[in-house]
Amino acid sequence: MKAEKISELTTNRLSIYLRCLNELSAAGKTTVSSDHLAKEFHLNSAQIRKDLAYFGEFGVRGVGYYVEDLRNHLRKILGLDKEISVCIIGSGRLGTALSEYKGFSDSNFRIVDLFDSDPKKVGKKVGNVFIEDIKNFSEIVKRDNIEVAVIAVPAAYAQEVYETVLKAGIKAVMNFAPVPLKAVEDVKLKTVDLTSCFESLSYFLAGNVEINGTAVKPETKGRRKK
Amino acid sequence: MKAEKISELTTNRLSIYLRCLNELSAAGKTTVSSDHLAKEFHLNSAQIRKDLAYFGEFGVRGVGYYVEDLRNHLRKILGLDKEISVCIIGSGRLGTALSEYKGFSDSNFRIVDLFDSDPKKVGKKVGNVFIEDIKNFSEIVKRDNIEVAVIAVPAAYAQEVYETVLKAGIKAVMNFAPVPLKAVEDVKLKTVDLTSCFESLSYFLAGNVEINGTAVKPETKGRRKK
DNA sequence: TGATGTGAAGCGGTTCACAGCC
DNA sequence: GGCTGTGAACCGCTTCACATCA
Repeated sequence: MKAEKISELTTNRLSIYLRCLNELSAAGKTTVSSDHLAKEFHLNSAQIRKDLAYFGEFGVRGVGYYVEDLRNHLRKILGLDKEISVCIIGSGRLGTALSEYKGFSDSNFRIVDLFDSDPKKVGKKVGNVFIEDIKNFSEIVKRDNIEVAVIAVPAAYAQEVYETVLKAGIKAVMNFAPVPLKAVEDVKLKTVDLTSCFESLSYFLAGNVEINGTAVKPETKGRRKK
Repeated sequence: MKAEKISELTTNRLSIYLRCLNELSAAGKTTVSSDHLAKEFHLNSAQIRKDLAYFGEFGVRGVGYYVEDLRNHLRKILGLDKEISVCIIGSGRLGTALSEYKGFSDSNFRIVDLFDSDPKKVGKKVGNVFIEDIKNFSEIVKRDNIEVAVIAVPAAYAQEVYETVLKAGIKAVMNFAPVPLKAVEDVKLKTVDLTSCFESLSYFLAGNVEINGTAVKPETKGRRKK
């Protein structure tokens, strides 16, 4: 184990490993090798070992990993051993869908507030959550101990909302608006850009492109799986 | 320009560049340099030039890029000059939210079908779209010329649904279920795993006070307690 | 002069392959 | 024998820096 900087790709995968372990645990498995994990869940065994080794020596040579033990380690590493309060900004389709997203119900994430700037929406209830006025963002963040903000507003307002979020002292932001926000030191920003995801699929389907009369067929790189 | 393999990272960025150009166009700009683009939208100018150069010599030295010209090229490269029919499988929160997602309304993507396996949901209408029975998937895909399938079902059903999608001959799939699906040659699969996105944020929040290289140094190399 | 297009360097993530340990 | 943990090789993306050209 070494004290290096851990890449986001690694932390994303830790989350995936944890879910796989949860399944194995539910199935009554007590140990698992990196190879079995990889085979069963379409992962890469060397990568699993390397990812885990950043954090400690969790395995036993000749045996593999103890499922329960590794689950506990991963939960702790990912900070999933305590509740995290989340707010969603933007009560449109996406915002409301997220606020009731089933994936959260048995997780440690709690959607505690929904914000909007539209006076017609403020005060209404979505699921168990009242829609608050974005004007009161900072106070409510403090009141409810919110640690994560989700930006689900139209692209044109995203940067402005992001700055409101930063001012309130929030350190982890998830952005669903299709805009590259200005990154800030010390604040974790993840953008999920659905538009570019779909347009990237479209590129793949288009395949052939003709440019200036010349037919060009750049192939998309295939993903290598082991 | 060369006919190389284009990475998905590049195609994602092309989509972003296009949106930036749309804004510039709306603002009445006729030319733009890679440097201006980069500054204004928090991008990297060398990367912009390199990404574009994969597909042709669109710029003019000493001047930059003609906004309208480049927009047209990008639209064509991304295959956004024609309609693409999309179906969504799973009419839960996420599926219905996506089916009415505003981002699609002025794009070339058309959500033409929504599928579910629940007989209580089949036949109901969401927005303008009827919920169809997943049993009829293959026929409806053919009938409606569907090119893209979106998987928005619970994790446990995702692999099974994915196989149904493959059997129907679909070549581009967007997966929102938090499971690594078995990749298949010739089919473009993109997984957006919201759970691991959030858990990765959680890691960051936890990491500030835990083993993470920069912060608190863990014990020196050696055994770990169990 | 000013900005592109691009070889080359740099960097970081992935995969290999094997020593080390159970 | 089996499997982990890890240095090293590999690979690919990003960034640099500059020749090139309008």
